[in-house]
Amino acid sequence: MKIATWNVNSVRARLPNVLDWLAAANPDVLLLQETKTTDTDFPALEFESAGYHLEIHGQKSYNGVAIASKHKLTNIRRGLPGDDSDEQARYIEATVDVGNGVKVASIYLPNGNPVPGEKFDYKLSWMDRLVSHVEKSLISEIPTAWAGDYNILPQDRDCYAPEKFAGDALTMPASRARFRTLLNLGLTEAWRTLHPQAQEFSYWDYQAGAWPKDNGLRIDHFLLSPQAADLLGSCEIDSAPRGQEKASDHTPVWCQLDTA
DNA sequence: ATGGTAGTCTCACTA
Repeated sequence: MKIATWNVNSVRARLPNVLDWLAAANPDVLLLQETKTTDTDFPALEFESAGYHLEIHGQKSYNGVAIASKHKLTNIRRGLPGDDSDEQARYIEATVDVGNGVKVASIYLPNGNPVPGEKFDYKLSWMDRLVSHVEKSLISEIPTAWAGDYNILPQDRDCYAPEKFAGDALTMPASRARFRTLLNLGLTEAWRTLHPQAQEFSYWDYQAGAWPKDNGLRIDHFLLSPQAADLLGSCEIDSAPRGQEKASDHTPVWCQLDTA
């Protein structure tokens, strides 16, 4: 099965781009972030007409995550456990009815800037909650992919100009340490594992001609449970959508899991 | 060094 993740920066503004890419790339599952709309205003019919089941967790104006899948979705969880007062829509997970079941989660991890400040504190506590939830989830041994916009540059080589991001929430030692904690629990970062020498990006700022200059960042990641990593066939970044009209500032990342 | 862009029921905020 082919699973993709894409921060679309408004699903309504991006609908033609997203539908074009679904038709061309034909993923079994698309994990969306920054849908930026309430569930009521989500263009659900358009996804369903394209052959996708849909589970969404939205809010007005900001954030918002969703899962589109050609296969049935069950066991939906909306929101990351650990803080009932957290109203930001940044996490949704579901079991995909394929093979013996594959779990997927769409993640929109807080940006965390400026540092220091409340937003950075929120990022770190959100990551702590993610670590706890992943720890508990791994007990099930169901192949699971936690994918999305992590707002983390795992290493300097994932950034076109790391010196410009010193002190940024995307590179802070506390942010990177928590990301490594996820890896130390046994998760595999799919793209880097399959491309140990490469430099490619998944995000280019709208400003200052970042895209034509290839001033990019790699902040969209697939983290796979051990049982999902066993199935990993390929993982690629498709930069083509970033070059199209009315593009999102992020481009899709996808991986192939060789399920039965 | 600065400011540049895009989206959202804004005239400010997030990224």
